Parts: sequence; structure tokens; C-alpha cells
Amino acid sequence: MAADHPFVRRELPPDEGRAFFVERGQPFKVEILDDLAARSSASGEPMPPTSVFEHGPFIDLCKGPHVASTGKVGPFKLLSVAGAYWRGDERRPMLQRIYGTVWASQADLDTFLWRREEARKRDHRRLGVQLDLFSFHDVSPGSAFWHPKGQRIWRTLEAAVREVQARRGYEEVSTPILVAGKLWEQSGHWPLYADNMFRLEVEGQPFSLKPMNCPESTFIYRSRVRSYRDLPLRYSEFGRLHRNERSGTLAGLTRVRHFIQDDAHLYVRPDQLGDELRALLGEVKEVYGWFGLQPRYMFGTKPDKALGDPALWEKAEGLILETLRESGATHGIKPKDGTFYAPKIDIYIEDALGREWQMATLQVDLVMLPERFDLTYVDADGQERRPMAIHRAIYGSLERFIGILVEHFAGAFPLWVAPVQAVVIPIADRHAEPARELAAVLRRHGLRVEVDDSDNRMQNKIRLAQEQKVPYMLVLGDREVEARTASPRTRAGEKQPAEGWEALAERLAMEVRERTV
RNA sequence: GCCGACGUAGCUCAGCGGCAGAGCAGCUGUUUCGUAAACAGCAGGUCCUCGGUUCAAAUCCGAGCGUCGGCUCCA
Repeated sequence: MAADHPFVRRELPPDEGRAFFVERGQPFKVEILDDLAARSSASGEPMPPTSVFEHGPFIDLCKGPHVASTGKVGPFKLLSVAGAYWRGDERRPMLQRIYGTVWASQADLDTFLWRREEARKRDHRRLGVQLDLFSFHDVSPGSAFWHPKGQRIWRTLEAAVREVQARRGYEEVSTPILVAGKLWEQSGHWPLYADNMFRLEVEGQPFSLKPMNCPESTFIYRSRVRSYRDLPLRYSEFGRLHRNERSGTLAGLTRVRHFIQDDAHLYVRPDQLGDELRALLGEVKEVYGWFGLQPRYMFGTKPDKALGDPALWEKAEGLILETLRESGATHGIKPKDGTFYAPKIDIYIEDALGREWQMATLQVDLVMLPERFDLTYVDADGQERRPMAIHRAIYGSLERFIGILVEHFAGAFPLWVAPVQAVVIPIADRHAEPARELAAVLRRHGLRVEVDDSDNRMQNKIRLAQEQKVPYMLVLGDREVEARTASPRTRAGEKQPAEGWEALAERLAMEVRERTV
């Protein structure tokens, strides 16, 4: 780079260019040239000349453009080395790829690296250890072990969505984890997805751990004759799922083999579809609002290999689009991104670092559950009709959702989610008993509270609570014990005026109830 | 699954053929303290596992497992 070699573009006649790379033993370059030749002969256009760039002793095939010389390359840093399949095809040879980043100025490069470092610091795998939320062990790769504090978060999120579901007319069900292979033959998953399922044999019969809940919920639907008056039926299930992800793809909580979904299946009459979709969009908005997240919607339309009546698809797609439009929500369209049995709406969010994540999903199932499992209801005219099924998950995988929350908040969860909402800090031993009394008052208001009655100094107790990202530290010394007050300090470092115990408890409980972000 | 790197105390890491180390955390004692680290002592190990090379292996080689960065996959 210091040598400042100029990049020189040269054009060679196609056959000469090809011969050049053959001679140098570069089969991949030759393949690209042959493809170009094949494409131009197919389109009838003349083969363009082969353009190469050279700088110093190095000559390579490239369409360009390039910067003028090696000295013009901005501040850069090489980041990593990894294998990459030739032309992205795993059946083809793997090449070594070197990753690097180049910026116009040193300041830009520094900013990029700083952001990268920030992301590393708030990595949920790192914070999960630091905050004692969960761990991973090689006795069960790809499956989280939830520690008490992580489980508190889990339970809190679960309770919150249960509350919404109860209010919105869901009924909770639970179905077996271990199911016969014939279920997946019926659903159509067996031939396609058997590799992704954990399979085992029970008394000579194939069984599997369920990778999804949907087929089993149809057994509850079919357990009796359904009337048009029964619909919509909304079955929610916190289903424990196992998917045999390939070992190299596992990553913390975001890509696991075992997870729990806040799943639900809604069985609706065609005339109810619009109302249900509207309600579901409202549900998504409500739930994501608790975390200050703005959902964005992506409409995935009919893929080429879709099953079912095209007219039905068209009708469903029309309804979805109309519902999205009238909801006023930001939405885009991903053509042909639906599943083979359903057009769908995927929900995306952007986190605090500007990264985009796919979260919830709503699928309008026209085929799989209704037809493959032969679902019917008796309509007003006495005729048997097919219901539609909506698959929906709001958090999606709880594991993944919590992982994303950890990174979004950098471990500093909103009060209502925080596993420890307040730590009471007695300054000296003589304040320990009143501190326990204060904690009892707070717990009566449903708050998750700990007392740090260790013989550490107050400063150290604050530091520890700060490291655990506890929202409130309640300091208790002679003055507070005398007045039956406590001096709150927030994890942002703000010192709040001393406050009476009962008033403090009510204030925090209110903040929890309102799910303030 | 594929390519590459990594795996040492609970955590973060050093050591890289010749006695197993540090800081933090833990335990014990002293200290009772006013808003981000009191002091001292003690204890803590299958150096991921198995095999090989060597007089000698945490260290070198091979295989397996796991993790990380990518690739592919993600119904």
C-alpha cells in the first residue's frame, strides 16, 4: 500500500483472457469466463472483452471499477478469515475468504470498531453469564439452562402474554412433546423436514420430538363436532419444541435446538378472518409496546410451490393487505415469501444498535391444518365447511426473544422485566433489620427485592448492584431508619430524595403495572 | 454439516516441552463504613476427552466433543 501501485485496467480478447487464466491454473476464474461466454451466446450478444486489473506483480480478473492506486485505499482493518462455498453452494468446493473493512477516514473506521466493540459488550452470551441468567453446557448443546434470575424474566414475559391472551379470548392448551412419525406424514413435514427432527424408535415405531405445535392442536379441534357458533377458537400453547439444527449453526439463545414458543392456533370462519387479523396486529403492537419496540410488518405472498385453491389464496392475500393498510402500520411486501400452505406476516424490529431482527409471525393457513387434518365445522345451513387456521407467535421463541431483549437493553431491563427490581442497601449492621422490614413491605407489593446485608461497605454494595443493572438501590442509614424512609438511587446514577416505605413501594409497583420502559 | 480459530480455577485471562499461575469471585478473620471496589489470610485444577510422539506433554501430533467467526440451512 505504501508502494502506491496504480491499478491498471486492461482488456484482453475473450479467448486470450481465458487462456491466460487456464495457464495460471485458476479454474474458478475460467468458470466465470465460461459462464459469461455461455450467457452471451444464449442472448446472442457478442462476448465482451475480458477485463483484468493489475497492480504491481498481481493480475486478476475483475469487472471493476477500482480506486486509482493502492495508496488511495482508506484506513482499513482485517477482521476475520472464514471458509465460504464457491458461489454459495454447499456442494461445491470451499474457498478461504478474508474479511476486512475500509473507511474513508480513520475516524469512521474508529466509529465502526467502537460500535462493534459495543455490540460485543452487550452480547447476550456474555451478559447471560455476568447477570447469572442462563448457561450452556456440552451435555445438551444448543439448549439453555435457565438460572433462577433468567427464569424470572421468562416467567414475567409468559405471565404478561397470558394476561393478554386471557383478555383476547384465547384458551390455553398443552400437547405432547413425543409424537408418532405418522403425524408428520399426515402434515406433510416428514419427507421434507425429517432431518431437522430428533427421531427415535419406540417399540419399533418411528417417533419424534415435536419441532412445532400446529398439527397436534388439530386433535383438540377434532375431538368433537364444531359448530359455526364455536368459531373463532383460539388455542394458545407454550409449546416446548426441539429442532435438530446443524451443529455449526447454533449460536447462544438466538439459534437453539430446544426452545419454547408462545404459540397459538386460531380456527376461524372465512368471514372472520379480517377481524381476527386486525385483532392480531393490535396484539403485536400492544406486546411490543411494552418493550418500546416498533414492529414493522412484512407481507409474504404466495410462493411458486404453494398448495391449495388459487382463488382462496388470492382472497386471503387481499384481506391481509387490506388489513395491513387500514392498520396504518409500516409494512412492506416480500413476494413469494409465504410458506407452501400460508401467506404470512412477519414482524421485524430494530434494536438499540440499529440491528434488525425477525420476531413474531402470523400465518394464514389455508391448506395444511384445514385440509390435511380434515377440519370442518357445521355452518348455519347445516353444511360442513372448512375453517381457516391462523398460526401466530408474538414473542416467537422465548429464548430468542430474551436474548434479543438482553442485547437491546444491554442487560438493563425495564423495571417490570428486571429479575431483581430493587436492592436494599443497609449502611451498617444495625440497619440490616430495618432493611429486611423494608424488603418485606416491597415484596407485599409484588416487587422482586433483595437485601445486601453482607459486610461490604456501602460503596461496594452499590457497585455490585450497579454491575447487576438493578434498577433501584435503596440506601438505608441512621437518617432513614429514624424517619422510616429509604434513599433511592437509580442505576442511571440519579439520587432521588428519601421517601417513605409505603409510598416508595406504591410508586415502584405502579411503574411495574404500567410496564414503563 | 463445511472452512478456520479457540478450549488452563466459578469468571476474565497469562503460561506454549522441564514444580500449575494472576486479578476478580469464594471461604475465614478484622472492619460497621453515606452513593461505583476496606484490609489480611486461606482454599480452589481431569490444563475439554481419548490416543500418540518424547527421558519428560497444559505445551508437539492425531481423533472426538464443545464454543466462537463465517458458509450453507432456518419449515
